[in-house]
Amino acid sequence: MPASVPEKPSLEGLEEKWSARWRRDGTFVFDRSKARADVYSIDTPPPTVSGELHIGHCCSYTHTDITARYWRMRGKEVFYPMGWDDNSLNVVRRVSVNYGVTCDPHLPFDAGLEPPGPNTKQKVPVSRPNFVALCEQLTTELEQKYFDLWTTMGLSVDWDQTYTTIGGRAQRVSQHAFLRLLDRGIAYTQDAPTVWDVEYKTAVAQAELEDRELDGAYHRVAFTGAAGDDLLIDTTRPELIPACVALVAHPGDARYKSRFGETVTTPLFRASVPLRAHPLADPEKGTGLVMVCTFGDMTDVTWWRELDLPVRSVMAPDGRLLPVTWGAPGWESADAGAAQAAYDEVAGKHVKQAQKRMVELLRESGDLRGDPKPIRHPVKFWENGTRPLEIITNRQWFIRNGGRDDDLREAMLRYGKELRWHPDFMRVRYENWVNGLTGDWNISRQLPFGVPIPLWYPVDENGEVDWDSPIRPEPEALPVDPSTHVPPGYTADQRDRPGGFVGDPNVMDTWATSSLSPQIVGGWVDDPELFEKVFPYDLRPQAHEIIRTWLFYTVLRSHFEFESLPWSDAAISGFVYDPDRKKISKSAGNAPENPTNLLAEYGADAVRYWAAGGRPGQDTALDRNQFKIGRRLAIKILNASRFALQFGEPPEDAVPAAPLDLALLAALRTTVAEATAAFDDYDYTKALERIEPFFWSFCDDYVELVKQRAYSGDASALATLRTTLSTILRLFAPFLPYCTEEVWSWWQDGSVHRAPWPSRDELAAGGDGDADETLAAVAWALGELRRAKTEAKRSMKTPVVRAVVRETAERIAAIRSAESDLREAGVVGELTYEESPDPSVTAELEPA
RNA sequence: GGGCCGUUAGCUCAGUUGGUUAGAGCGCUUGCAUGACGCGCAAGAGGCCGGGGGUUCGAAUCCCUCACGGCCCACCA
Repeated sequence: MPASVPEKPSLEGLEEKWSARWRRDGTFVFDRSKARADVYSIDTPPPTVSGELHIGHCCSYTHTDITARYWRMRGKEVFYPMGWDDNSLNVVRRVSVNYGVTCDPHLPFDAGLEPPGPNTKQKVPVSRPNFVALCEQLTTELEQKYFDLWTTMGLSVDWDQTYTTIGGRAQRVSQHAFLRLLDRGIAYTQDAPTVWDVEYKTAVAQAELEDRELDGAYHRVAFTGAAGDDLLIDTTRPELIPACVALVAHPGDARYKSRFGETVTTPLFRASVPLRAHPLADPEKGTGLVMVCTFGDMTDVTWWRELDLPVRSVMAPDGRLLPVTWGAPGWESADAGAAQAAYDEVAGKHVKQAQKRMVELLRESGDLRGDPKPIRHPVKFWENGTRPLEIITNRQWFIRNGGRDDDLREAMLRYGKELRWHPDFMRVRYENWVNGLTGDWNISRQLPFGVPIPLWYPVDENGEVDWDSPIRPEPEALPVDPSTHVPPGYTADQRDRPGGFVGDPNVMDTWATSSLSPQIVGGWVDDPELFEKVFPYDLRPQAHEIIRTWLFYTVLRSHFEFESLPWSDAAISGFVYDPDRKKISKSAGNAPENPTNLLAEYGADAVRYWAAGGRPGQDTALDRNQFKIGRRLAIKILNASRFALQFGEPPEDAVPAAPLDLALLAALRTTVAEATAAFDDYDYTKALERIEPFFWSFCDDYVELVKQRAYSGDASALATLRTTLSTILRLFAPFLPYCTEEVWSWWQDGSVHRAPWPSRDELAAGGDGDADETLAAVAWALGELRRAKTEAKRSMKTPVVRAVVRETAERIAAIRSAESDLREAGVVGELTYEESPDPSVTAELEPA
């Protein structure tokens, strides 16, 4: 036995030992001298660095790592970076708490800033560049934690290739790309109705909306027709009656057909609004008559646009009702005094209070008919927000996305078809999304933190800002922060002055930067040579819930810049659910299921084994049983390898020759072929499902059958054991990197993870056919002998005095070819055969 | 409201283009100290393949329908 084979192999300590060695040896460092055709590149998702990584992360990142390791062994130079997403609200909160600061873009940069630290009662406002610097500082600290976990998990990431989403490089790429789109008119600014979060006081994009069920009520309210009659509507938003600009009914609705075009008067405010027809009005709902406000929901926006209605806005950015002067232009009323008196009751109030007061007023005036009917209905929220969204009108930046452009939409759908999805059905989600786009992508956010829109605007002598003539930064100045940097041709004291300039106050949607992840990590702006080696990428692994954001936007940006897909394949992971069938979330951070505990208890190979059971797109159960099985498998590999290696080197000229050995290699060839095909189809789970049974059958049947020959130094047996072991280790290496590397080191040079993936060709010694009957037939006969012993409750080494094998002629021939192996393994004395269509074995055991 | 995925032994999952008595591992039961492994080895029990229709000589596999679980999308007054 090689001296390096331990007496008692163990999994303990393998993670530390080998992850350190891989790092030291640069085993996974990307070699950029390789040609593009020899590169396999991955657009790794950057986990957000604000919280804890949970077992779900471990699962999906393992999937990617298994894939990366496979392609590396296939001879590809794998570009496998890691990112940190620090451009998020979660990070803002954490930075704020950790350093005791808030971000105030109006402040100048302070080079000597000393943040007060945690537990500060009064948070200190700091400039945006200072805040970003603190963010990078925190990220650096948290990165270590993430790095440790990923390293223990055995991710074969090249740690020289990392990126963040708020750091200097990301900002430079993000601003550079924005300016390019601005040049081409693909990015544009517009004053328009915007989905608005009143808590954060920022616009948000369609892709970041979600519905939440909320309590509400239908209020039946009377409007007054031209003839002084009642026109009843149902509304859940009575506080928006002052913002009402029309009533709408379905064009075919007999109740209102004759009255389209009529002027109607609103209750309390006595404003004149038209009664109009539009097919989106549903005759089945309420009274069939709807109040159109600017703006209560997205349908209002549609009606407002398509019916060419005026704007009468009452919503302030903070969710309170704006002050309004009734009787002024745009606020005409038949009784301005009464209107003002009513409105003053609600002005300045938050939506909820305003609604309450408005209902009281309507009740007093007699315009509310009956009691409000409570309902539960879906309401739109920003996914990061806690209060319902409003729609207000203001200036925003947009990027075209196909929502208002059929050609672009078609192009985006074509990319969806071209992309190889794993699993394929995830394509449907993408198509649903693209087909459902209702407008362009609003990329501007009115948040203090983020990548700034890199523009300034001139201010004329009257103090008016010319929003349509943005001042651009010099390309080499990027990244810039217009809140502290001064535009070309101006001086700092001209900021916010007549004749001077203003900085664009907005930052970009975080997706506007992360959608450039291939460009950021690949060196699009600052390392074109690298970019040429990795783009378009081979793989985008990601979660299904961000198909509409990250995936879609990345395809969009790639289309604009390169007119190509950013990657050929997308692997969409499912989520992990706990034993109660609930989705594992971050809050489970300290649960027993946290990754650190599980890794300590079962080892990385075991956790990876469990993860490997989750196919792309399929949800995975957190099942400790699978960890246990994975651990046993890893231990078994150590022990089986020890066995196979204990006989020393086979002779130089040894080749597999014995029928049983050839049969084993034939079965192995089949296994290799099937596993390879599965891997090529991104079905690592299926690959494992082929490899694992082969390995167990190798241990339980072949090894038992070959033992005697192995102990006596039979060259064919020894050669077969070594060849098979080498192959098995390489097949398992992507899944179980630690135990396979450990065994590899006992008898091979270099890393198993840089060894070539097994092929049929290298197993061609003694034939190149597929699995034949020999192994199965002999294993069956051995099993029958074992059964006889088990049923007699005797030990497996109990001698069989006489055995009769009844089988078909063909199978008897197969068994005979390995008869001596069978006799040794079964401890059989006299062995005879009978042809029979009804297979059986009779065994006469030595008396106890 | 539209769409997608799933429903196979107690548990976690396989079941290729429909083909003889439906598979694996774990768990369970019963045994076994055999010179790699007792974190081992051997054997055994255990399924009307979610329900109901249909196509077929034959269906877990194809079609229809329903139920349940989960997810995505939606203009939700």
